[in-house]
Amino acid sequence: MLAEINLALPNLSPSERRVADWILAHPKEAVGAKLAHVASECGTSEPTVIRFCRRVGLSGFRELGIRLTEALSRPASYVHRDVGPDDSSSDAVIKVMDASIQSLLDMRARLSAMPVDEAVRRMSKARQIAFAGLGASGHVASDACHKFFRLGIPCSTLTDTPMILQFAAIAEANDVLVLLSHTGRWPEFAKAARIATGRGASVIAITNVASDLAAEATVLFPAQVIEDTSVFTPMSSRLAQLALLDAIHVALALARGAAASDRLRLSKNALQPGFGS
Amino acid sequence: MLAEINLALPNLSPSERRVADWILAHPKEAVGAKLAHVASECGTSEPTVIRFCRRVGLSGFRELGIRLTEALSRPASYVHRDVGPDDSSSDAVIKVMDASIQSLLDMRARLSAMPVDEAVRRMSKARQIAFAGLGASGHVASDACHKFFRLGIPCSTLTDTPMILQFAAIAEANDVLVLLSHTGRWPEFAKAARIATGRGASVIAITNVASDLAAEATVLFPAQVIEDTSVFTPMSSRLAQLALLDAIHVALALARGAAASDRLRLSKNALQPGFGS
DNA sequence: GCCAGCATGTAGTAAAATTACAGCAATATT
DNA sequence: AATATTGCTGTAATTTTACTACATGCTGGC
Repeated sequence: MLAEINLALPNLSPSERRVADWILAHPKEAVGAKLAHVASECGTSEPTVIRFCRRVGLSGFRELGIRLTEALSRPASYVHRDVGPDDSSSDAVIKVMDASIQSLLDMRARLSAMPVDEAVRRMSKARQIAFAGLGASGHVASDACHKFFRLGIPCSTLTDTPMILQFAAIAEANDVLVLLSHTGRWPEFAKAARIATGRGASVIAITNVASDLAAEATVLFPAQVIEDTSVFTPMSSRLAQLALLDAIHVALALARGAAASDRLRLSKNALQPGFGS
Repeated sequence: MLAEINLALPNLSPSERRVADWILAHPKEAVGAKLAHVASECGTSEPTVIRFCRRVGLSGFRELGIRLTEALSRPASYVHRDVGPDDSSSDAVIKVMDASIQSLLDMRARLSAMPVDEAVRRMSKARQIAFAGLGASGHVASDACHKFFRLGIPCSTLTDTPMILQFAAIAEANDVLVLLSHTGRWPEFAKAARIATGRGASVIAITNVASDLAAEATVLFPAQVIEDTSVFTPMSSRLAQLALLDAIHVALALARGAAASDRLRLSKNALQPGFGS
């Protein structure tokens, strides 16, 4: 639809063209807008807007809204397009969402290559699990902790380097340390991994394959390469990490069987109104 | 959308239900149909059709056509299949990932209906922004806070009800309170929203449309309906929320222009090795 | 300078969506 | 068992909205 408008652009009268331009610039706003609103927004009259609709092959203004939503909700692919300062806010929003979707699709494609079973095996026997990450990864860590503890395994979150190192220093054989780091570049992470594995604990790393941390880890989940340099680009790879941890969580719940799912149910019930009274 | 109708099916009155059935059976015909046509086709009256629309969370009959075209034009892949105890771990992992992807695809399709611009406008002028959420939503809140503060707007996270209420109580006209709650069922949230709006602050809610909280909010982002009851099913709707906040964040950065993107760049540089030395 | 042809807006109209209200049925209350 | 209450449903009025017919003004050709 938007392509058709572009196509018709040359043979439009000046005011019709203003309508076309506005619609192309604010497609989201145009959807569900009233005829009068579009007209005033384009600085023209209502009949002109209707004439525009007819000229691009539509039966009337009403159909415009429908065709437009179609065009907006079914874009060909979710390939990554960088967000730039010139993007209208609705364009930008869609691009960000597309990047996130693509990120998850990538993750799904690589899922079969991930050592989920190995991770689940170790976590299943764990005396305790600690999730460690700095900055944005810290949020992923605490989110994961919040999820996994409901399986009945003691969990904790470590969001600064001293804590991580201390945990590694006192780790025991059945402890699991999950290290989250996009780049794997913090030297303390590799150090913590070495200390922890040295004490017999399992270290699960979600990080860049090429890093020192990756080399030290017991179980390695290769993180997505962050290809973009734009400051606008969102943290879509973090979303993929969350989804991955979600998946591991469910796999772990299944592996631990009925006991774990009962605990999940109980913790879920605790949030229902009237519980405990 | 169709899923939402299905979900609402049980709590509909008889004639509303006839409308729902007919729409589910003839979705294509329903798109672009006149109110009178739908009414006669369902053997009921026009107001009943409108009441039906309202009940499934729409603003009116007009919006139904839009939402319906969205639902029809979006590719129906990655359909949700419940994870069961018999699933092998790799099956489960893929199912969870698919659910997450679907969740984001849904969000993308509904993005055009979201009041992103309105939210950005209010946030852009904000003296401060507070993100509030309990439990899992608390993580989303702190994650959002962590993202938004880099734009140069003072941000904070509120993760318990006393804090939320206190914030609302002292909120000022240009303050923005972002409330995250899947169900919108906590009465304190609606209360906080009422207090804050009463004091002239903006309340942006990401929650269930039918909730009290939704009614009190200044700007409402309808949350995805959580259709599944399985304890295994992951928190994919939370992922969608994160992605949504990401998108809003980028839109806000664009709206605030060069100053904001500079700040983003600076905060990013601060993480580079060698910075400050 | 006048006319032909087209672009654009004004004002009116038909139709469609929405609201207000009232009747009625089912359930709850005493 | 009678009454009150709640909520569903349709009728009719109201408002909004899309669309049409017509008038005005402008541009270029003669």
